[in-house]
Amino acid sequence: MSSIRDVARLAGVSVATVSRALSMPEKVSNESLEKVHAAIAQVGYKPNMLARNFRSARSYAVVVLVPDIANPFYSLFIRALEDRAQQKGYAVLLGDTRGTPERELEYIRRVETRLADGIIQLRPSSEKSQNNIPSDIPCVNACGCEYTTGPAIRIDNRAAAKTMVDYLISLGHRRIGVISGLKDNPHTVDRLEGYKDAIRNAGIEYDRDLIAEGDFTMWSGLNAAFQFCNMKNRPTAVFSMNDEMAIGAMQTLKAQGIRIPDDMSVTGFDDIAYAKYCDPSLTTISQPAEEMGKMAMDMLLRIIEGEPLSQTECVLPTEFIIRKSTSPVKVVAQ
Amino acid sequence: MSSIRDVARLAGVSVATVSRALSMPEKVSNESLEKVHAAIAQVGYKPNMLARNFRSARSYAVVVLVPDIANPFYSLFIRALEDRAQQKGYAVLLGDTRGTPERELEYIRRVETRLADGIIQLRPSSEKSQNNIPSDIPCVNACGCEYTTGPAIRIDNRAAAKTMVDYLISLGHRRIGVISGLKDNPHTVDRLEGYKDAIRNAGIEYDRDLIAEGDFTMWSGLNAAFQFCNMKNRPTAVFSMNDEMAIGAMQTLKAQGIRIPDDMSVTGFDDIAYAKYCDPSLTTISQPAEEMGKMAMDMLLRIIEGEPLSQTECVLPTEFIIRKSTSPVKVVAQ
DNA sequence: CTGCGTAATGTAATCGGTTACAGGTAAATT
DNA sequence: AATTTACCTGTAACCGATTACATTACGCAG
Repeated sequence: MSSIRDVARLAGVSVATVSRALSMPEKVSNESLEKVHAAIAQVGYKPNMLARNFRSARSYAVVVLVPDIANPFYSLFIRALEDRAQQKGYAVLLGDTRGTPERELEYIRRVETRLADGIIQLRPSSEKSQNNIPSDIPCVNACGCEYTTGPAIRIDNRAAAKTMVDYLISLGHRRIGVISGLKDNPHTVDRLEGYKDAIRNAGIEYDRDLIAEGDFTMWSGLNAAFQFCNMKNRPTAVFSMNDEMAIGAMQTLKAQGIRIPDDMSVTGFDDIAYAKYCDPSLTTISQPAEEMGKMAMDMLLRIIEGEPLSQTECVLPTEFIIRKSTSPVKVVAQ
Repeated sequence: MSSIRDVARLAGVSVATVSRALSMPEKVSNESLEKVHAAIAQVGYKPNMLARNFRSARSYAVVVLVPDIANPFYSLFIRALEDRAQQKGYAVLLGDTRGTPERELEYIRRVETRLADGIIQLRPSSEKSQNNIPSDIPCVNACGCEYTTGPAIRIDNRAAAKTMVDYLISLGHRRIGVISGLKDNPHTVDRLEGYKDAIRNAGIEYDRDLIAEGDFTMWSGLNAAFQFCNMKNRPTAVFSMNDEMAIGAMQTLKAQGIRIPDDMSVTGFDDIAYAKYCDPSLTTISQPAEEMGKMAMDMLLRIIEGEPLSQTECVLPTEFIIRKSTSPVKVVAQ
């Protein structure tokens, strides 16, 4: 309730002196400093940041656009983002878009009306799947893909997927099913390329029937797996494009009496906390979410504060983690 | 970049008319309205919400204090909170405290300096485990306990726990282990009371050795379960105070060759998405997180806007969900 | 003693909206 | 015709900080 003027009056100095005492104390005499601090303590003064932000035309907040916060993969990101933002004195405005462009626009408007200084985009985007973010607003894609435009932090999805499928091939698998995300999702596109790279290398023909489309939820993985159960010529391994779908798929497969990994190997992607604790534990690709979040936030704040960027895209390494859900193919079949 | 004065000049009206055209168009003639809208379109005017908020001494943002956003139980809450806030024109400032009071204070300061209008507290609190939030700042506990002070939305943890343990007893279990949260956590206290209520009713003596302390993480559940494996007189059922610890515990038990539910029944609490998909699927208590989040946000906004509260505490019903992790005790023992 | 540099402080403008208050005009009432 | 009323509009104060610029005091060199 008390303003800087109340403090000034009580301390017997001017408002300018109070302001300086707080933001550049070295410019103020010790005598004044003491009087000011005493007055502040006496009236319980708390600076009104709304006024400060208004004056400086900055909100010191950034929007984090996330398709679904309940997705465990995104929560790791968000935690890292929030951590870094907090360190640098910025607040994180949570923008759960639920995958709809309308909500995304709502948050973009927040930046245009000065309620936020920039955007971290967690939805992957490429030229095709446009993000409707005007080019003049600071934005970093923390979860980019091969063809993401603008500043981005990403992993090499294609290479990581290839690594995984190469591994399955090295275990003797030749019929390898895929549980993909939605067809036009850039992650799906990149990872599918990696899959194709691997099988082409191994001289395996691409079979469209081996691709089951999901949407990165556990439920969709559970459903997608049925496609493989009922096949006459069942795949011996399944490459799922994320862990949640893999876990859902394992549920279906086990329920159908298919043993994992003995009858079928299953792999995931992301290495969410759960991948280690499901049964069997999941062979997967670990993304450095912590690191990616920090770098994305650093990059965004640098753009906001007008500092030059050393690089506009950053590709971080992934880790390939072998657990219990994969095994060599059984040679004695049927 | 363009301000309301630019628009006024171009439209040939006063700034007051422009302001009114935007916030109370019914008070402005059609002629003026048209001129104003034309001018707005021409210069691409976007109101500066920082100025508006500054003037109205409101930030239209609320802090959501969450111990750990990566905890799947909290993410459900947050999604509901964000949803409702967005509907009402408020932003959600994410406050991941990582369980530390320092970070909590940091966010409380945000409210004191006007960067947020109120707080949703997800950490349960009671008189004993104080939340250091000054009483003059609007705050609602969205995840309260029996002795939570101040406005709160909660479930009846004690009764829910009793229901669960009653069920285990009805299946013939007499030695029922507990995996609890940290001892002084209010949820732990409430749920332990429920456990005690149930066994007392059934004439079972309370055995301190049957209580293994965890901290609500999967990892802690995994460790706590060892306590039961090595017991001479093993419990036939384990009541875990949340799903994550239950899932961790099942991992340990299965690794030790203990079959679930044949050799030991395991139950959880919360009904996170994963509870349905783990192996075996988990018998648990479902909290209406969606509903609780919405109600908590509504209550907070009502307090912020100075409307009267019909009630200061709201206890919502839980749902008891029986799945595959529980079964009648085997009478032919050893 | 004058002039100049430095340090500390104060005065007042400023940011971009909102809104109290004061006109001004035209229709309705007396 | 005079007065009231309703409606629309404009002027300017205001919110609480920051900060450019002016002012004052003081020490020191010339």
